Amino acid sequence: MAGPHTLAETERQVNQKLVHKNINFEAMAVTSNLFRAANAVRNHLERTVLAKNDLSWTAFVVLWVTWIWEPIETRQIAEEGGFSKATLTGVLSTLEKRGLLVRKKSKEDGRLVIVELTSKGRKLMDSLFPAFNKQETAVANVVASSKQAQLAEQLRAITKFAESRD
Amino acid sequence: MAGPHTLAETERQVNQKLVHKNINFEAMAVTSNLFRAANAVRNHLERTVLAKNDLSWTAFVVLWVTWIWEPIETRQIAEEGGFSKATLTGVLSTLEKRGLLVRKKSKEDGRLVIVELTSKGRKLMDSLFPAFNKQETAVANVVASSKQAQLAEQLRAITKFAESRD
DNA sequence: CTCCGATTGTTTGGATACAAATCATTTTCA
DNA sequence: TGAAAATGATTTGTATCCAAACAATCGGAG
Repeated sequence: MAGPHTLAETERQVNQKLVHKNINFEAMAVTSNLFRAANAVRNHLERTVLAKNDLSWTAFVVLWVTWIWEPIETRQIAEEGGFSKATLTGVLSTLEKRGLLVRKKSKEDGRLVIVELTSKGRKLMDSLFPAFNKQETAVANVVASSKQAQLAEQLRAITKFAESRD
Repeated sequence: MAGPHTLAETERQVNQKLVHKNINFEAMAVTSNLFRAANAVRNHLERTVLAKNDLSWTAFVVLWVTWIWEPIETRQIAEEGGFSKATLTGVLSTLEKRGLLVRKKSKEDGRLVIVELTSKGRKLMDSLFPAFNKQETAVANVVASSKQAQLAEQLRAITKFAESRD
């Protein structure tokens, strides 16, 4: 949200708009930088790693979650990945059509659908994830190595708080 | 990306998949928590503040940027807000139809479109932004007050890095 | 002056995402 | 047991977003 203008410039402008109220600029900086960072990193990873494999962000997350936990129920994929079941259905169909994973009906519960990678899907992830993680490392190394765990924990705490307000 | 499973559980699973490679789990934690936090906070703000005013996230950002910097050229709105010109065109039309802002052609350069809030739009933002900032404050206060500036700065640096890799 | 390339906003076409409705299956409990 | 409630995935309809093509305008080289 804070783009080409610096935070200080934006602060000055906001103060002109709201002289009488007291605005928490530090909080504003936290959230606006949070959104910009997430967007920028996602775009970066899409460009550097995912685009050449013709994978959307969500498609990659589905493959990743499945790769780690297979065999896995679709509802778990949706929960781990953080998107709706409706979204997942479409992505699964696409990935199944491309031969990267398969759907199977659960034998214990006919309502459930179980997902597994194909060997083609596994081979893809074997090469894709290290490349992905390399870029993740480059991003994380922007902050001092000694501060990365703290940063991750702060973000995790923010997530927990925001999700608890459903 | 790290959902119901803890990071430790995911680590163990990933190690089983990639015993021979060395994966940077700390970096993985930073990025995955970054995405989850941004999503959770955005959803939280949409629910608590924006939904009752029937505003989408992008619509709010457009109003906010315009409110702060008006009169403003559309290309600046798109840049500050971090979305494409195509997206902006649609959102501007919606907001103009709802009487919250107006488009005017620039007199100096016929290609440019200048945007200003209407008094109705200004009145909306006068009440909306304090409520929004109150929720931002609640989110930011999840981390110690003394650490908020550092967090914002780390996120800003990450943004800068990711965007520099275009 | 007059092209011609650059810039800007809009339109078009397609991808993505989700809520609500629907269909199939399982579980509950009277 | 069996009807109703609950659960899970899919379909449907709608909103959002973007890249690429397009139209309008500007500005400079010749």
